Amino acid sequence: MRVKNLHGWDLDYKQARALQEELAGKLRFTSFDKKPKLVAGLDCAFSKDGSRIGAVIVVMRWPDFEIVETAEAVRPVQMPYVPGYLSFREGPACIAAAMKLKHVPSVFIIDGQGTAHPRRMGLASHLGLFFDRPTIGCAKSRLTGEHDEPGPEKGDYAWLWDDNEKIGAVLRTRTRVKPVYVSPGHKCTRQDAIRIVLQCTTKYKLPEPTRIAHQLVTKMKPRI
DNA sequence: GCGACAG
DNA sequence: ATCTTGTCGC
Repeated sequence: MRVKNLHGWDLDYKQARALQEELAGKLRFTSFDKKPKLVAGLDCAFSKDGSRIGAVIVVMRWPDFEIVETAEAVRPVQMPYVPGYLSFREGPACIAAAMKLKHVPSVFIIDGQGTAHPRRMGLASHLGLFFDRPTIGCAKSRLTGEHDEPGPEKGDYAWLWDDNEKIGAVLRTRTRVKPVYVSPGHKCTRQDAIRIVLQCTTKYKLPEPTRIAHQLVTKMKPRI
C-alpha cells in the first residue's frame, strides 16, 4: 500500500507537540457510509529487552473476518513511552508494516486513541494521515476526557468529553464487560467509528481485527 | 506541588 | 506494554 511521508520522526517533545498541533488541522471527519470490504487491525509488541518494537497488520474480509493478508515490521525503539506521544514510539514500525501491504483496506482499527487525545492527535489519527485512509482508534483504557458510565448492554455507549468538546465514545462491545474507548482517527465520523467497531465485534470485547492483530503480534514476540 | 496518564 | 496462575462469575 502506498503511504505518505509527511515528516521525519527524530524530534524532541517540544517539536513533537508542535507537529501534533499542526497535523490536527489536517484531519478530515467525512462520513464513511459504505459497507467496509476489507477491515484491517493493527497492534504492536516489544522485544524482551525493550529495544525493538514489532508491528503487525492483519487484513480481513468483512463481514466473515477471513484473513486476507498479514504484514509485519520491526524497528528500533526511539522514544520512551510518554502519555500523549505514543505515535512517536509506535508510528515508524506501523508505517513500515503498512508499506508492505498488497491490499488497501477500507478502514483500519488501531489499538490506541484517535481524536480522544489532548491535542486530538492520537496514534490512529496520526497514522490516518500517513495512510490517507479511514482509521479508527479503539483503546482499552482512557487517555483524556470525562464520561458517564455507559449502559450495561452490548452497543450501549456514553460520549467522551474534553474541554466542552465531544472527542469520542465509551462503548460497551460486550454485555457487562469493561467498555472500550472509540474515536475517529481520520476520514470517518464519530458515529461511523462506533458503528464499524460494533460491526467488527463478534463474541469478544475487542473487535476482530484488533483482537487477531494482538494474537499475531504476541506470537511474533520471540522474533522481534 | 499533586494527581492523571493510550501502549 | 511487560512480569505471571489460578480463580470467581456470567
